[in-house]
Amino acid sequence: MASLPEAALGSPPAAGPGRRPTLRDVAALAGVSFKTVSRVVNDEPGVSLAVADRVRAAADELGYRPNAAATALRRADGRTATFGVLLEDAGNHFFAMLLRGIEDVARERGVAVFTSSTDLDLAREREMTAAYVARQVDALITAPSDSAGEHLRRVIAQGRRVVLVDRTLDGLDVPTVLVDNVSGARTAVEHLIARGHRRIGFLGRDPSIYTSRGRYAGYVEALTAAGIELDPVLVHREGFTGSSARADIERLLDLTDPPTALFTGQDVITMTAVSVLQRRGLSERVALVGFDDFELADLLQPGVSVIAQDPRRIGALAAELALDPAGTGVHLVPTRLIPR
Amino acid sequence: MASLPEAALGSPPAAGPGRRPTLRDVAALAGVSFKTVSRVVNDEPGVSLAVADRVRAAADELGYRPNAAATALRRADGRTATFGVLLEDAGNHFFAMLLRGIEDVARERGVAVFTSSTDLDLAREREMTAAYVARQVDALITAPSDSAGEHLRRVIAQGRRVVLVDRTLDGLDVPTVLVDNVSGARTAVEHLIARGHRRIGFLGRDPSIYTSRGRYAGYVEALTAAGIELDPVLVHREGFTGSSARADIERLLDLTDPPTALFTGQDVITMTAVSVLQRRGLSERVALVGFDDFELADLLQPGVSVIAQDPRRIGALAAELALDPAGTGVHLVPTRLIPR
DNA sequence: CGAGATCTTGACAACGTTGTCGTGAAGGAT
DNA sequence: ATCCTTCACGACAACGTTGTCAAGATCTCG
Repeated sequence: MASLPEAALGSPPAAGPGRRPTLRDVAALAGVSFKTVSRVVNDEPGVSLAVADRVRAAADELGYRPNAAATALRRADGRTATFGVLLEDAGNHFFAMLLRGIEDVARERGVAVFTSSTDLDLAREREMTAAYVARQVDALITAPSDSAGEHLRRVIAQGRRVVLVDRTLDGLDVPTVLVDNVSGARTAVEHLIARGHRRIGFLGRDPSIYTSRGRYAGYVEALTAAGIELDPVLVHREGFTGSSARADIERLLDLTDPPTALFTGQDVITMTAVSVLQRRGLSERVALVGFDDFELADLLQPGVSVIAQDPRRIGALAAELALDPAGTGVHLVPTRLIPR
Repeated sequence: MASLPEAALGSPPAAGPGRRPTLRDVAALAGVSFKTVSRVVNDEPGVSLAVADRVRAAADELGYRPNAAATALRRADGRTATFGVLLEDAGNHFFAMLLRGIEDVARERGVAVFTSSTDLDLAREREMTAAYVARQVDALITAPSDSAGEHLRRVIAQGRRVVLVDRTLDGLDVPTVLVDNVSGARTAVEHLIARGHRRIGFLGRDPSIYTSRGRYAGYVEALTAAGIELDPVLVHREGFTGSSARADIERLLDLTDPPTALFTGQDVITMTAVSVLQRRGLSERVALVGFDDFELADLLQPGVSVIAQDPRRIGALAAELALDPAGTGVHLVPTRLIPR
């Protein structure tokens, strides 16, 4: 009983009963040429009903499944029914849901999905891109860093499809799915202004991140529209990739004329801000609106208002664009304010 | 899923100058046979230093990268440097982190990772397993449902490596990484008992889920050890896959002799419980310990004590077992109580 | 200096599939 | 009956790589 797995594990797939059946095996059993089996398997025309049935029966009996490597190698169009997905961090809720959106569509269409996280490391981004190209993915779906343009251009030149999500790059004419960061952020800050706040802090990620720039722009727009002068002291838009976040927030609150409200540009920052405010007993006194919804935001005391995105939808849309050879253009997925 | 489903196909990846260079192209440029290039690329012995340098230069110039499909097709050992990962839900924090743990190790070793979520749907589990086998993954890392035994056995018989995570299956002798659900749950319930609780509710997922059974067993053990009689009225271990959770919790709290404490068997349930308790103003009166840590658990009022797992570690360990041909046995990753 | 041994290189088959073409049989029109 | 078309199927090349083997060049050692 236990000897079967033992034997199968140590040695290569090798011969024996464990060898996967091929077209030829099915052909032999059905008494036809292997090319006829190929036709049946691929639903190509030119096979009589009787023969097709016989072939299908033989294929079922042997449990035949085509060898993807051979198919990929031989196909004229080079298709592999495979996507490569490259995001910042599959452990982060936003990207995890985005990935699920891609998965959902991909599975439905018989496409398998490679995933990897970059943690904003350009070397890793390049490395995984190369790994996916070597595996001939039909499309690379990625949230690129600002420096990804060069290697992505090479990927495109090699005829691979590229779809950008969440972030975009100038001069790269590929289908793209984005969120309107500017208007989302403006809405958030307007919400705070409407509640009487005039000293509003901005806590965002590094400006080298596309989304961070848009969210800052929205913050500035809202202030300007309300005639509030921008106070650079209230703005923190560096770090936040690591763990300096907490200190940065503390510094903001320690000002002689501290903000009465905060706008945070990402869920992780929002949660850090909640933590700091709570620890200082300022939760009720300093208002907070964050970009990205997060679990339990409504259960905190007080609840945290957010600009919610729909990452699953973003992913699904991106996957559809990746599948559709005619897919093109920049698609905006709306955000919505959830006041709490 | 058919071989390469029609839906997945489209127009060819624009031919043009984008053809990827092959061994032959490099060979022509370097003025050697393509086999020599193969040797250089694979660091095989038997190539003079001078020739090897010339070949490497040519390969660099053309940007040569081996075609993974051809390699997979030809290699005697059938290796593809690819894992297939099959989890319940990549959008759930636990599985997302587990996936990251796998990714981390895989990337380091040049292995690409396929991912897919099953949402506990057996058909999907089978379908994706087949898709991965067709793509000749070196290892399938999966959190199997109870019914997965049959198709997993076939995968093993075909010589593919299988590693189980988070859940296990009787009679399947493969490397496995688990958490000690029983002792973790017992610790949680003991914690409540130590605080004087004797009516402790159990809210778990369906017993058809491996982890759910262990956590219930731990609950029972703790009660028994403390001489507390098990009251079946306080136990809910069905549903919770969908959204009946809220109603089930309400029902428990509506009892004439309601529990003074709850033990919840999964993060999603814990969060639902927090929500219900809060809405009823019972947060301070009904104690709560949950299995799985979750973000913000410490920021809630009151904080929620949890049995924390280390999913990233679980994933990393599983990936290492998948890579090591000698890897075997059942590995337990410890849990720890975080009181709040 | 000759005879092995070793080292470097190339020719060629093979992996499992798809694409192209050929062939014999059946069907239709005259 | 004759010719032409269509249909069903098979033979074979090709995809880009690895594995096997053989051949020529070089080295070693007596």
